[in-house]
Amino acid sequence: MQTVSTKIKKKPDIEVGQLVDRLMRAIHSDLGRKAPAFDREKVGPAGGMVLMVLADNEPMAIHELVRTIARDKAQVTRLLQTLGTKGLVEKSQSPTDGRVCVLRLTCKGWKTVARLRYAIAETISGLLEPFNGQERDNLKMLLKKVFDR
Amino acid sequence: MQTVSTKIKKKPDIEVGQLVDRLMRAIHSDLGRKAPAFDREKVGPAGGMVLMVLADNEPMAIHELVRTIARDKAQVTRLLQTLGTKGLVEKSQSPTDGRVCVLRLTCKGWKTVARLRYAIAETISGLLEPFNGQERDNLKMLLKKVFDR
DNA sequence: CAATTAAGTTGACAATGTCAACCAATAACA
DNA sequence: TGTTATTGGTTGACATTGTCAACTTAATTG
Repeated sequence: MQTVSTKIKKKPDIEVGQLVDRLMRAIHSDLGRKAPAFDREKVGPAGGMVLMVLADNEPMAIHELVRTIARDKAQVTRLLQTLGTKGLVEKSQSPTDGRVCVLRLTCKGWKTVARLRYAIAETISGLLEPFNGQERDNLKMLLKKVFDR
Repeated sequence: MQTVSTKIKKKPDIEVGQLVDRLMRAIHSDLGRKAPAFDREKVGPAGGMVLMVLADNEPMAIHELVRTIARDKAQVTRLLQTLGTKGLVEKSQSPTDGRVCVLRLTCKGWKTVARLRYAIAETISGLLEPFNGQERDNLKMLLKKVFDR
């Protein structure tokens, strides 16, 4: 077992990467299959991501949203337009900075988020079928650790 | 601790769903950010998914691929065309069934997969930064359990 | 040997994503 | 302060990707 002298950067663990990748693909495909059933508002994958990010970070300015989801701002503008006309998201001007738009989910938006979350939870539950309660808790604990910082 | 009488269907765990969702979004966004750096063959997200699925299941017929990634078969046909002309995937006819095309990664295809895997592993390593070795192993064990069945 | 069904391709079109130009509001700074 | 740069957001033109239906060929059914 040799280790690199200077620990500038850990070498990434390919195996865990592959495992997570497989998990993500499985979730992605399963959601794709049942999207017609749960995506009642027809927000699509990108719109769904916007809603989920807003649900986590609301209220949020457009440029923040753009940075966190790493998409073109033009696309985000238009996504927000359609989400707006569907009555899922509200834009308002920032009181402190005349340029920025502050985004908020509407009540209907929250309902949609709830539906999306349920769908996601369902497919994940399906995948975690072989887990017992202890393992499930374990996973939850680990995942929580990823985010509280 | 109450349990539901008839165990027809467990109710999905929304919380674990949200956690996995956040993880997936984080990975997705990070990969999007650095895609220009690692996607040398310009396969895009969908092409990447095809390559990764093939890497896991090769050799594979087109219709199997279509089913596992849950995309339109027309789109898959065209994805395979471009992956083919880039020299990443090879099609050959099945000896037993004259209709089906059997897919295989070329050597170049495998190299591309390796690059993609490395990129994914990198971003995941970044996210799992707060984990110690024990926790990392733990996660790996859990993920493995999802897939061996 | 018809009649179906399944695998894959093609064409026409809709939806998404991308790039550059643009306007308005703030920040920087002489 | 007045001028210039920068930032936030929108728009237009265009490229890429995704979707639906029609179609060809090969297998299956009966």
